[in-house]
Amino acid sequence: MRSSKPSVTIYDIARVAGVSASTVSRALSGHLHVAAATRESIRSAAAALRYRPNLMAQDLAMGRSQTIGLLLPDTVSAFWGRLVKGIETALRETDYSLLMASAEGSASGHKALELLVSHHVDGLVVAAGSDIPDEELLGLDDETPVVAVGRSLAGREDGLIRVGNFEGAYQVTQHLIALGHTRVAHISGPLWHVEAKERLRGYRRALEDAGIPSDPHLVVEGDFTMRAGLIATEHLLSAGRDFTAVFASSDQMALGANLALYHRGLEVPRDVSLVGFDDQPFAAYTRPPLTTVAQPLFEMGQAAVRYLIGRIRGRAEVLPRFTTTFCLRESTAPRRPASS
Amino acid sequence: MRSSKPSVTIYDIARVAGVSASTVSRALSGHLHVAAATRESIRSAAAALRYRPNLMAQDLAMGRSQTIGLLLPDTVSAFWGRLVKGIETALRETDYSLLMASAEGSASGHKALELLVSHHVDGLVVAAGSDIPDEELLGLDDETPVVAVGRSLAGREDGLIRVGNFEGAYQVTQHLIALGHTRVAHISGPLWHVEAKERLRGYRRALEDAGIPSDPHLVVEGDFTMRAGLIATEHLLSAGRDFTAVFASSDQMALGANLALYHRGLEVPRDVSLVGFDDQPFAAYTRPPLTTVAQPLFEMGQAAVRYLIGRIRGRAEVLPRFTTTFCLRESTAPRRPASS
DNA sequence: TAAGCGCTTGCAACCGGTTGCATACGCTTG
DNA sequence: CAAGCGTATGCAACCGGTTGCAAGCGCTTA
Repeated sequence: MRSSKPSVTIYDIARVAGVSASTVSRALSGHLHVAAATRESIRSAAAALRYRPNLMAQDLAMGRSQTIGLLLPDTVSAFWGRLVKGIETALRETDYSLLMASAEGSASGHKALELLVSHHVDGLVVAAGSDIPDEELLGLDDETPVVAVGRSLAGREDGLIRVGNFEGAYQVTQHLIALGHTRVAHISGPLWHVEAKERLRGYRRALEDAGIPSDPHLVVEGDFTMRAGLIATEHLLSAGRDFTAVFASSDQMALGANLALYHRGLEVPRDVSLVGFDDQPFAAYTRPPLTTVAQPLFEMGQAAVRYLIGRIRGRAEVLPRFTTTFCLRESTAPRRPASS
Repeated sequence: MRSSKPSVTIYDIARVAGVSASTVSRALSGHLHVAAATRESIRSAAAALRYRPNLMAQDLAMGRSQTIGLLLPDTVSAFWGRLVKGIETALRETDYSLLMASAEGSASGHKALELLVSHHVDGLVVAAGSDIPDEELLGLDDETPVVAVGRSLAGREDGLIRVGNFEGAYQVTQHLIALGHTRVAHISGPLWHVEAKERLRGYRRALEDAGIPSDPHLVVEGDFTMRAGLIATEHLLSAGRDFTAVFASSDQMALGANLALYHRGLEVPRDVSLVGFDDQPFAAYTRPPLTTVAQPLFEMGQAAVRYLIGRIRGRAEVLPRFTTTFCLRESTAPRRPASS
């Protein structure tokens, strides 16, 4: 409301310290060849005036923004929290900062991407963003390094963060089989989703390797949401499918499944064993605590940043392949002798 | 890796269209007094060259950034999701974009705030950010409008988004009382937190108004996390406190409480009634679905944006006062005749 | 037919920094 | 004592836009 621009510039500092603006710039940015005395008087003048560099001007002059962008698929859903945290943690050690945009908030991913690009981010992390074709991202990559997580990036696989979705799903299915379950239902993620497909593949392979014929009726497609888990399970139940265990492709869907079972009077794990995927924070606090597969989202976020910073500095980086870890909790139990 | 700057400028367009850069600028920004024919040829040249305005340059020239900042307390915890969504939705109708920073990611809120300020955000939403003193935010407010949610902002209460925490807590406690519960435990949020204090006050007042003496042993301080809910409840149980209902000051804590009760063999709501606060997405999917109090986070986010945009345009805005709504689900039941 | 007007357009300054080049200075060295 | 060198600083151009001012143009009007 008041005067809208008291902002202090290097020229103000220059005047106070009795030097030129370029000297101020050099002194502040730590350049060589500035006399210690001058530097000190500039520093103190800057402090006295509460100077804050104008990042816009800096970016414009230097050509790049000291910012990395993060494109999220939906509005900051709980799922991505740990990834973001990893990114922020890694970024804290650099002098880059984070600009986030979410695809859902912007009609479609395109507008969000546009925003990030217009802000001249020096690097970009794309989490899912399924409606943005690979080529669009690849076109970008000539100028700006990109790393993708949870999506494809054909032709630039080195910028792809991968997790052992197949192995995780295989392992958790195997666990259920080892407990004696032979009728294992699977609620998958959307099948256009690469990771959902991998998990389904892991599930199928585990059954196959154990010599258990897989029943297509036991696989229902969901979309990772709690609601989808609920509906899929209700569907399985009301269709009279015979199963003693459920493997949901996300913890959210497992939560929905749990509720459907509860409403049907079925106890987990007494009557039905239940496993999820992701190990979201709440998984340890459901009733009963959920056996699931953890993705190292935090480390993935860190790795994404390291990769980008490396590429920005012109190095050729290679991303590690991440592995999942099995989290045994209380939602699985041996199959009951007489399954109803 | 390749040539790092193919970026197209208005000068490139000017050359192609055979006009000067200033005309390009005017044509593109929709200014008056540009001949229709000229405008068209500029538009098509811009499209052909895949021109994207350099926001840095624009911001610098125009003095402000067309960006509003959002300061989040911790890393994108699930809680703030709906607020962010509301903000993004409201923003979508404007030509502002969103810059998010989280306090946790940046050692302390100060660095995050600094980032936002340096980016010259035109407006700022501060969610919590407890370690930043009111004055620091107020000092800013001379230049940049600020709106706070879930924290104090002494001396500038008009920029504060308030919810009826007291009323919500009162109502939910009253509900438990109406079901016959007289021994109602409360797991509060951290007591330096304004909203946590309000909820505690609502709880106390409801008991008082019903003529039920409040027992200080039944109030345990938590910090809104699931873990805190678990620990607080275990503490109540092992201390042998006599209670038939629990009011947790957040859904997360209610989840923790639910688990503690489960491990103790207590059924919700048969043995103990349980209510939460916030109505987070998962609340409808817990076992049993959680009775709670919903905060209109989405609307709050929208209102925050409208307020800021108004203030940016120089209008004096006034924020509505938000009310909570009671969500009755399955975690509460009448007190059993013979409470153990 | 000349003055006057409004619409288009270009010139140039500016936003707040960075940086190559040139200058001025003080010192060492032959 | 002059040439030579390195260090400290200033000048001015530049990053990519925006915008006030003035000039050029075609047209109307007296």
